[in-house]
This record gives sequence, C-alpha cells and structure tokens, in this order.
Amino acid sequence: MAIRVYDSLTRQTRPFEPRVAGRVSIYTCGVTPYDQSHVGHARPAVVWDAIRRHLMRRGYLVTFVQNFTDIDDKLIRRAAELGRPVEDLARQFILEYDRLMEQLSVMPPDFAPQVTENIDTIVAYIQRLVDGGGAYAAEGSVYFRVKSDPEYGKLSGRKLDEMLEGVRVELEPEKEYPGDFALWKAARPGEPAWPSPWGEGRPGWHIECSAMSQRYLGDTFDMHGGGMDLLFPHHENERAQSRAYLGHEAVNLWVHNGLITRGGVKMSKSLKNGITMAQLLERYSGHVLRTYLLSVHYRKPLDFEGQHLDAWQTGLERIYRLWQDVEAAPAAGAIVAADWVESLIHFEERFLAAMDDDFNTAKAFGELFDMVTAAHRGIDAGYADLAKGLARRNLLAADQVLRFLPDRTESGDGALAEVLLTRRNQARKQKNFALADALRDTLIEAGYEVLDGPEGTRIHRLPQ
RNA sequence: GGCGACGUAGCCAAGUGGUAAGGCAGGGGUCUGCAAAACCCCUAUGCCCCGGUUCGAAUCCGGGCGUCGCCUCCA
Repeated sequence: MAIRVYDSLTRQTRPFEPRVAGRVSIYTCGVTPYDQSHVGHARPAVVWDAIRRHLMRRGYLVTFVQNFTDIDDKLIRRAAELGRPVEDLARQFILEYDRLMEQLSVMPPDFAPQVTENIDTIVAYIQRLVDGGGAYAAEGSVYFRVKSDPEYGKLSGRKLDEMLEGVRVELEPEKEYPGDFALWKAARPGEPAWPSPWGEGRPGWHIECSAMSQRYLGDTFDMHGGGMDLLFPHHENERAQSRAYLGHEAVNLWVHNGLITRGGVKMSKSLKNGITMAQLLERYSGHVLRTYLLSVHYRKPLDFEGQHLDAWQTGLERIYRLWQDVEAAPAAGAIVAADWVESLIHFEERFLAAMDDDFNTAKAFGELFDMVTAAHRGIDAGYADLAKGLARRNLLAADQVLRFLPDRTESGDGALAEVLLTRRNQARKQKNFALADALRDTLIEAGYEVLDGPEGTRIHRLPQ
C-alpha cells in the first residue's frame, strides 16, 4: 500500500516517505509567460494535478508550489518585439495560463510565486552563496562556482569536463570556469533591473527555484517536478545551489515527466512543431485532452497526433455513456455472487494500487475500462440496480483522482427533442419505420444519441 | 562524438523473473423492425535480432540493429 515513486537522482523507484508524517510538500517548475501555452505546458500540469489528487485521496495534506518565471531573456526579447512592457506581457500570459488550467480541471497551486515578487529573497540567497564561497561576483554579475560541488553532474548523469569538450562557446570571459552559470545578471540598458550589492541587474534563470521553493516549503521538501528537458542544466544547477546554500539536499525525490512528441519527434520551440492549447481546445474538450495526457505513464514520451486523440475520445465516450446511465442510480443494495460483482466491488483498491505504483494513470484507466465492462455485464445479466449503484460509486471514486467526468450531464429532456421522441415512438408502434428513421436522423443531427432498449428509448447528448 | 532512454498485435498502451492488462480499429455472434448502444467469442504460441543465466525471461546479463532525447532556449 506504500506509494512508490521513481527518483531521477538515484534512478530507482523508491517507497515514498514524507519528511513530515501526513504531509507532502511539492515544488514544480512553472512556465515563462512570454507566449501562448502549448501541450508541453499542459502535460506536467495535468500529471501533477493527478498526483496531488491521489496523495490527497491517500490522506496526505499536500502543499503545492509552482512558480512563474516572469523575468528572463525570452520575455524581454518578446516584449521588445511587441513594444510592450515586460510585466504587461507576463501578466497577460499568466492569466491565459490560469484560464487554461481551469479548462483542464487543474487545481490552482497553493502558492504561485513570481520571480519579480521575490527579488529580495533571491538577492539574500545569492549573498549567502557568495559569502560561503560557492559563488563569486565579476563585472556586476554573480556566477555559481560549479567546481565547488563535487556532485555536480550527478542528477543529469554527466561529467563536468566531458560536457564542456569543444561544444561550448565562451560568451562571458569574466567566468572562472566555462561551466559556471549566472546567479545574477548585470543590467543591460533598457532592461528591467533591480538594485543589489553587485549593482543593478536581475536574477539568472536557476536561482529563483532554489530561493522560492525554500521560501515557501522550507529547507527540505518532498518532491520536485518538471519536464525531462529541465534535468540539465536547470535542475542540475538548482541542486548545486541548494546544496551549497544548505549544506545538504533540499529535495527528497526528483520527478520528471516525459516530453510531448509529434510524429515521434520532440515538440520544441526550435522545430516550431508545437500546438497551442487554444488550437486543441477548438477540437477537443478539456476532459478529452486532460485524460489523453493521463493515458500514458507520465515518464514516457507522449505523441500528440489527432488520430490518437480521436481514438482515445471514442474510448472515453464509452465511460461517459455508462456515467449517464448510472449518474442518478441509488446506492447498491443486496449483493449477489458473480464475477462482475467481484470486479465492481474490488475496483477501487485495484485503481488505487495502480496509482500507488509510481502514479500509473495508464494502468488506472485500464482498471477503469475493466470496471465499465463489468458494470454492463451486470446490467445485461438483469441486475441493473446493483450494477449501476456500484458503478456510480466506482466512477466517482476514480473521478476524485483522474477528473474525467463531465461537470454536468445534459440530459435529453429538451422540449423539442421530447416531442420528436414521442412522435418516433408512435411511428414505430404503427410500424411506420420510414418516418421513425427520419425522426431518429433528425435527433442524431441535433447531437443526440438515440438508444433503443428493452425499457424503452432513451436519448441523451454526449458531453463535448 | 559523450551521456541517457526506449523498441510489446494494424495503431495507442500497461506489464522489471512465473507463463502477455486496457483502449481504438477489424472479424463472427446475441439483442433490435433496421440501426445505434451494450454483451459474448475471435484477432501477439509471442514482446527488435542473436547469444547467455535460470526449473522458468517481454522482464536479468552480453553483443548487435533501430528510434528518440540531453549536451543550446524549451514543460
């Protein structure tokens, strides 16, 4: 029953033991709000949302922090292109991101710190690194002394000197060592800048996460998340800073999600093969996108192609149909002995066991589909009340963690639809099948599913 | 070039020593006026290839082939 989690640092799946009993603290790297959000932003957000919900389901009190990098080179460049203030641009895309998260049913973080609101904390953090010898000032900037950390490279699995062979172009001659990275960048004319002991400037990219994670979560916290592409250099540098600052590890478990691919190739800025979430939401509902992101284990690459999404949506609709069938069902009464009853009764423990195993949402969905089949078997076997009651309970249990159920189901009781349905029933009784079929087509065109069954005809809409 | 990950049916995808989950697509049936939905049965004697360890391997080890990623902004 213990939760097991894969740790990128030790490259092992380890039992999860929270630092403080009953509580879990999590920090994940958020986005730089300089452009529209794409699927690559959505995946970690949705994955961590499922992880949070599962930990909560298991009784933990979760504190979740996710930052916004609201000052950096990309943002400055983009703002200059558009002739708009950096903070203005950042505010716009932060709002858009938040709205997107809502559509994906992602809970807001407990804290969403922004770099520009934490400059003092960051400056103090850097100062202590300088005082401790882990960093040095040079020409108005401050650099981290990478060689001061004997374990530098361990997280991303590389050796420092090998890494620097040939490839790196030396842009900052004031560095002691080419691998050193900026904690504080001296201001260039026209850029946003803040005062510091080393002159006007702004934070480097990596320092914010060390400073802010520790500000909001304390000296050690349980899990640190982010995309695989952040392993190096971002998280490697972050780890080095935090170790230099604290004298020990800040992070218990490093958790990295796999990347999104398109036709098997990584989606990236430089390849310009990204899809924005806005584009996707024109074709698919937030629930379809969310669950598709959870249909594959979080550490595996995920291919985002329309044909795969369509296939997934078809499967999800089967779950929706069952939900509409059982949504109003009363709790199950007397139990009978049958395979499908066993399946329905033990569903939740199997589901939670899948989630306990390194948050295996793919397997959890497999269990869910099994449960759907078992429920239908029960219904077909003549135990509709029992099967529906159990299925309802199970769907709600799974939904607590995965969040796939439609917010509300539109029932087929629209006045016009009811009239058409009544007339079709009359036509069928009179064996006027041509008219009956025409009326059915009309209903289908209006977006309804028409389900004829032994207890009469039902119509409903699938949520979209 | 260095380091790392992965290779499971037509497609997507779980499974890290005990005899291949699940989804989509496809075939056959039941039900139905017909269809849809649902249910039942079928669809990988085999998990990239070749060796090895083991009573037993998709799972461990060695070699090969292939794909992808990181080393540069990226979630």
